[in-house]
Amino acid sequence: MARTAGSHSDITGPKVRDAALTLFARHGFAAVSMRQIAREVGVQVGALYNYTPDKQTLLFDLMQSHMDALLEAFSDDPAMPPRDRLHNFVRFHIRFHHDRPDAVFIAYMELRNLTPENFTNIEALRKRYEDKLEAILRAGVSSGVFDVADTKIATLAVIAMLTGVNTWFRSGGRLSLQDVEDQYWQMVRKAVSAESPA
Amino acid sequence: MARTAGSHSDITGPKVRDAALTLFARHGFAAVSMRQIAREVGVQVGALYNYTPDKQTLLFDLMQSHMDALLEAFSDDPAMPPRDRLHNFVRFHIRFHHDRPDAVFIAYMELRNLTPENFTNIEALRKRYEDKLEAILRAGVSSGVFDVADTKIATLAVIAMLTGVNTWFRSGGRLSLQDVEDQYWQMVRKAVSAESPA
DNA sequence: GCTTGTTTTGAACGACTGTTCAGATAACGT
DNA sequence: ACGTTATCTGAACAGTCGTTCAAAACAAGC
Repeated sequence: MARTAGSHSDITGPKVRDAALTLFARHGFAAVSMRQIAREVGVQVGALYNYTPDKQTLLFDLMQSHMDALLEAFSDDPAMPPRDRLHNFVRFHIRFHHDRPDAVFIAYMELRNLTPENFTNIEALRKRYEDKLEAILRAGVSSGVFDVADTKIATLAVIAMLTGVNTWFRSGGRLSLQDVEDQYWQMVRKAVSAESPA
Repeated sequence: MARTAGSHSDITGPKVRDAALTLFARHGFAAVSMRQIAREVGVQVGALYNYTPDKQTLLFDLMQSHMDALLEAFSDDPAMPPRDRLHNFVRFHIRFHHDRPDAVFIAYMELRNLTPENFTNIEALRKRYEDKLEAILRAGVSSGVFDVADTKIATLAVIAMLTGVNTWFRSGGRLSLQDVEDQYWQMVRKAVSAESPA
């Protein structure tokens, strides 16, 4: 046997990425073998190497695609009031991350399995995303509607809090995604807002 | 050769746990081999099995010790004002986690490498810790000083935010741990506090 | 100094790892 | 219909994996 009926890279390629994403998220990069991925795709191990030069690159490509999609999907209008921009960010972050829990999980957990070069690359993308939030916070501080001692710290604090949603929330439970968005928005808004004088 | 001069379980035992903690944190449980741990300890692989029945149990014991120490170290006085209790929690959490970044990292990242039974066990300990914070928030909501829509969500949000400190803060940089504590306290305090009427 | 118990070695087990590649077969272009 | 290209198989490579265990060497108690 060799090439199989119906085989096509347009079909197998995405299958490989999907299988890798799911398995890496569930068991961790190091714990998943190329043979497991192949089995999930329905193919022999060797065939995977038509779609990635090696396992490390497969991981890196998944992370990079995720970060690219994240940066691509977020839109911000500097002309709007900082409060509205922050509200938009909070809603976007929760929704975007909720829609792709596996990719998010990998992007946060498998950084240490990247080669130093790949790590630097992904970190730069993450930094670009953080900078978008920090710009919003800075604008709010400038105009006096926000009050945070250090916008860099506040940025990291807000992102950590929002990303935490993914560790517990799944659709179909007691709360809707809208409820979650609303509650996190209230907390974020209050956390960074200037307090009215006593 | 066999038993080596100066060998003793009181010495080797802690060495095994320390080496495992460091290596698991740095490379991940699945990526670290028993032979790597043995090399770090300065011993042959077989000797490790005097200190753990298997690799999985070694991981579990590290996690359980960490969670036990966490629950043991935190003290709360229900008689105090909720605001002070929360302040105490925030400071404690940041400090305790800052002091043991490897154990924290493992406790959060390696949950998926636990057997179902071990996972359930660790999750129960984590839940007990979360409940301590939730009790504080509930007390504050009851007395009107706090205002959060759902204390369970607020609990998870605050913990995620605080634990996030560990991903970026290391002593010796631009900020002291005290600075970080102060800033996070301000954000947490504002996030859960009742707003003064307009 | 001798015995008992503790600790480690060194070798071995079968299974699994990521990766390569020649050969086989299907799909595609003409 | 036929040549070319794309895709996959199956086998192989040299290592590494977690774990076990008899035998050896040290420590501790008497």
